[in-house]
This record gives sequence, structure tokens and C-alpha cells, in this order.
Amino acid sequence: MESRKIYNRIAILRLEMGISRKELAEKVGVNFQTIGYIEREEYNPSLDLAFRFCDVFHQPIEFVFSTSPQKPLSQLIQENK
Amino acid sequence: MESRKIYNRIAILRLEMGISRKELAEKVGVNFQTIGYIEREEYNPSLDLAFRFCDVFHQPIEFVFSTSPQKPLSQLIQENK
DNA sequence: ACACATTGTTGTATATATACAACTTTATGT
DNA sequence: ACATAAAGTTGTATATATACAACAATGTGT
Repeated sequence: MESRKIYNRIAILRLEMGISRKELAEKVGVNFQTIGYIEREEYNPSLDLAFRFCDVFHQPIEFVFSTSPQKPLSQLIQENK
Repeated sequence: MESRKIYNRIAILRLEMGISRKELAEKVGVNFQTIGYIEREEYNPSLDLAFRFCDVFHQPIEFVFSTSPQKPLSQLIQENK
């Protein structure tokens, strides 16, 4: 299968949490460099790892990951008004 | 990372749709044997493939996949009454 | 200017997901 | 009983995700 690229909001969610990649890596249980690859969307996380991110951020998969590019959070908020 | 097993309702959702593994495989774009491996939970689908299943079943990721064993649908219905 | 933390880059190694083929087993219909 | 479809088994090959190391680049605080 030609695997599609999955987009994510991990970098923003991590920044809003005020933690480094190293700290996030410890929380989800992967190498800190793996966080870099995923934030840059150089490859997709496994389904298991995706669930771990959602646990840390307290968000559903569909909010953190999507098959089309993510809108900025600021824009999402305006739309909901 | 020691990848956790992810549970899924693919077999049941497929049966309710009345299609074979071969047909489901065509819809999501993988080999029909891959469907078998995933239904038996011998390995986890990629995040991309997980999204494709959800498209076919019109269900959110969290309903189709979970980190703890899935309850039978019949039981879910009773709980919501 | 210096130290230090954070991120990006390159390279290698391993684990896991997916494809594909051949064969067996189980079910279904006639 | 036979034919056929569907599902499971075993094996090999390839692609992708993850780990890890070493080093470069960038930023931040003092």
C-alpha cells in the first residue's frame, strides 16, 4: 500500500502544554527524536503511539490527527462563534 | 518501543455490512490477507489504514479501535438505555 | 562571549506492517 | 457428494516506524 501522509497538531499541543520534545517523549514512551520526526510529519506514528498522544493531550484522535492539513487553532475558534 | 496491542471491531462491522474480507480489502486498498491479520489482532493497522477503515464504516476511530478490549455491541446498546 | 537547552540532520540498526503466493480448513449452496 | 467461497496457516520479501548516536544549528539566559 502507498501509505498516505497523516497531518497532526502535536507541535502546537506540545507548545501549549509548555513542554519540550524530550519531556513529551518521556510521557508517551518513545525516543525524543521520534517526536521530531512525527512533528515534522516525516512519518506517521503507529496507531498505538497515536492513542498515547491523545491520552497525554486529553483529545480525541480526530482532533490531533487528520487526513487533510490541519487548520490553525485560532481559525477553528472563530468558526465556532 | 514495545508496541501495545490495539483492539478493534472490524470483523463485526464488516459482517454487519455483509461483505467479505476481499471486498473490504478492496474498499480500503490493502491485500485481503491483511484484513485477516488485523481482524485477528495479530498486528495493528497503521494510522493511515485505521482512518480508511473509519471512512468505510462511517465511525470515529475511538469506536472502531481501542486500547482495551471492545465490548460487544449488544451490551453497549443496553447500557445506553 | 559563554554555557546550556532545544531542535534539526545524517546515518545505521531493528521491529512492525503490508504484499503476495501456496496450501489447508471450514462453511455454504446445489 | 461436489463445487465454490471464505477464512486460516506458513513462508518470504519489502516498506515504514522506531531507537540510537554523533554532530550542526539555533535560541536563551547569564
